[in-house]
Amino acid sequence: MTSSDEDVSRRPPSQRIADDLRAAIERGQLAGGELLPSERELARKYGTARNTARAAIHLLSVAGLVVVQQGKGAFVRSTGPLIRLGSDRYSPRHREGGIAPFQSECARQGKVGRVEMLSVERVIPPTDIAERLELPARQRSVVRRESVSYADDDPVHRVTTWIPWSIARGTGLTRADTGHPKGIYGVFEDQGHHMTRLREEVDARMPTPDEIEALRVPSGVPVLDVLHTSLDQDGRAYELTRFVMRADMTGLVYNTPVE
Amino acid sequence: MTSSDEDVSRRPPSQRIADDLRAAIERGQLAGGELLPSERELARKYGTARNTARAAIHLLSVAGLVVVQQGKGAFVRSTGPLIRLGSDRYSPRHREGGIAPFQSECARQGKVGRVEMLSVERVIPPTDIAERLELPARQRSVVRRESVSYADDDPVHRVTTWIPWSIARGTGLTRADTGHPKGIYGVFEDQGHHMTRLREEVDARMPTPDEIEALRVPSGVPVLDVLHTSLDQDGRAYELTRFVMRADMTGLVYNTPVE
DNA sequence: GAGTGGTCTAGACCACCTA
DNA sequence: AGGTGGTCTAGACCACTCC
Repeated sequence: MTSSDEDVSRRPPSQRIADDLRAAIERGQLAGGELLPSERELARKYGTARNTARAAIHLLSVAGLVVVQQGKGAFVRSTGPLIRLGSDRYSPRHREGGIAPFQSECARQGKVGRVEMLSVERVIPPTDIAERLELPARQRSVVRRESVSYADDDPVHRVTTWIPWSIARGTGLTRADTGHPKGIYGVFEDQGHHMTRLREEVDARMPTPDEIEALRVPSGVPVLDVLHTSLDQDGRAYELTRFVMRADMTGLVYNTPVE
Repeated sequence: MTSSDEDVSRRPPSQRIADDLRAAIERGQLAGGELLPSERELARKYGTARNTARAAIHLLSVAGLVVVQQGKGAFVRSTGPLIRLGSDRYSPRHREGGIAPFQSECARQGKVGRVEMLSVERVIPPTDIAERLELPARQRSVVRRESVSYADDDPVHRVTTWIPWSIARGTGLTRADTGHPKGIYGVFEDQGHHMTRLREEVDARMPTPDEIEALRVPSGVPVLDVLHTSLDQDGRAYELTRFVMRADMTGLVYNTPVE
C-alpha cells in the first residue's frame, strides 16, 4: 500500500520536523514574516535533542524558506514583488527624463532607489573582461567604476563597469561624478558611441563571502550574475558592466523582437 | 595593528577550518574534483570534535564550493563551461535544420542533448499563467506539456509549456509527439502564430524538494527560473513556457537590439 | 534576567562505498 | 573490513535581544 520511498517512518527526525514546518509554510498556516517555534520548543514537542530541531530549521534556512536572527528566532521569509531590471533600461527614451531606470523600477514597487559610487580607478581588467572588450594586448588599461544600488536602504546590486581607457580618457567617465545630466551613457553618446545592441550573459550562483557582506544576503538566497556588453553602431563593444543582484529582491525581464 | 573585525582568533573553529579550505580551493591548491580531507582527519588536525569539522565542510557545501558524497567524501565542485540558452533559440533560422537549439548548444560543449517528454495534459492553469496568456475567465483550459532536458544523462532543465486550448485543440500540440518536423513552433506557425517578440522574466532561487530530486541538484546550487512568453504578429501571447534550470550547468544569454 | 540562536564536545549507531 | 559521510544525544557555555 504505502510505497517504500515515501515511508515517513524511515525519514530522520530532523527532516520530519523540517517537512512539517515546510508544509505549514506552504499551506500558509505560517505566513510570511511569522515566527517559527523556538528550537527548544520544537525539541520538546518532537521529543528530540535541541540539535535535532536546530538541524530542521537549518534545512529550511539554506533552502531560503526562513531567515534566522540571533536572539530573536526564525522567521518565514516574506516574498514581495521583485524589482525587475528590464532589457529596455538602456533605451535612449529612458534617459530623456534624466531618471535612471533602477530608480523608476524601485518607485513602481513603492521604494526609493539610490546609487552609491564606491570607486573609480584605472586598472588592468581580468582576462574575461579584456576579451569581451576586444582590447589589444598592448593597451589593457581600463577605467573600473564600482557602485552599489540601494532600494530603501537595502543594498540590492553590486555594479562594476569597465571602460577602455582609450574611450574614457579625458571624459567625465574617469570621475565619480560624470557631470553629465544623462549619466555615463550620455557621455558615451557624446563620444559617438550609441548603444544599438546589448548582450547579457546571465548566471545564478551562491554569493561569495564578500557579496554576502556587501549585499547583506541571508543564507539560502542566491545571486544573479549578469555580464552586460554594450555594442555601438559599428557592432563594437565599448563598455562592460557586471551586475551582482540579490535574487530575493530583484529579477530580470527581457522583451525583445525575434529576429 | 590588527583590525578587530578581522581578528581571526575570535572566529569560531568551524569557520576557521572552512576559511582554510576555502582559501586552498581559491588558490587552486585543491583543484576541481579533488578530495578534501575527511571529517575525522580535519577534526584530528584542528583538535576539534568531528561535528565541528563536519560543520566546516557543510558551510562549503551550502556555498556551492564542494559536493559531498556519502561513503566517499567531499569533492571540490568542478566548474565547467555552461550550456547557455540564447534568446536567439526561437529564431526561425534555427528550425530550418530541424535541430533544436538545446541540442546544438550541448553539442558545442561536447555533450549529447536529449529531451524527454513527461506528460501532455489538459488542465486549468495557475492564475499567473492564465493572466499572462490573457485567458478569458470563461475558458481557462490549457494544454500543459512537461518535459526534462538532459545533457549527457544529467537532467538540466525542467520545462513546462502552457498553450490555450483554443489554439491547441485538434493539433499535434495535444500529443507528446507533435508529428511536426519543426516541433511545436512549427505547429504554431501552421496555425498562423509567428513569434515576433518574446518576453522572459528571469528569477533565481533555491530549488524545491521536487526540483532537487528531478534535476538531481547538489546542495548549494540555485536554479534559474525563466518564464517565457511568446507573442505573435498581433502582439498576443499564444504560448508560455517555464524553464527551471540547474544554474551550475546552464545559463542564459540575450543578444538584442536596443530600441 | 529570561529567552533566543550560535557553537562546541564526546560519544554512539547507521548507511554507503571500496576493496 | 575499514573507511567515509549521516544522524542523533545530552549536556555546556557564549552572544544577542527584549523587557
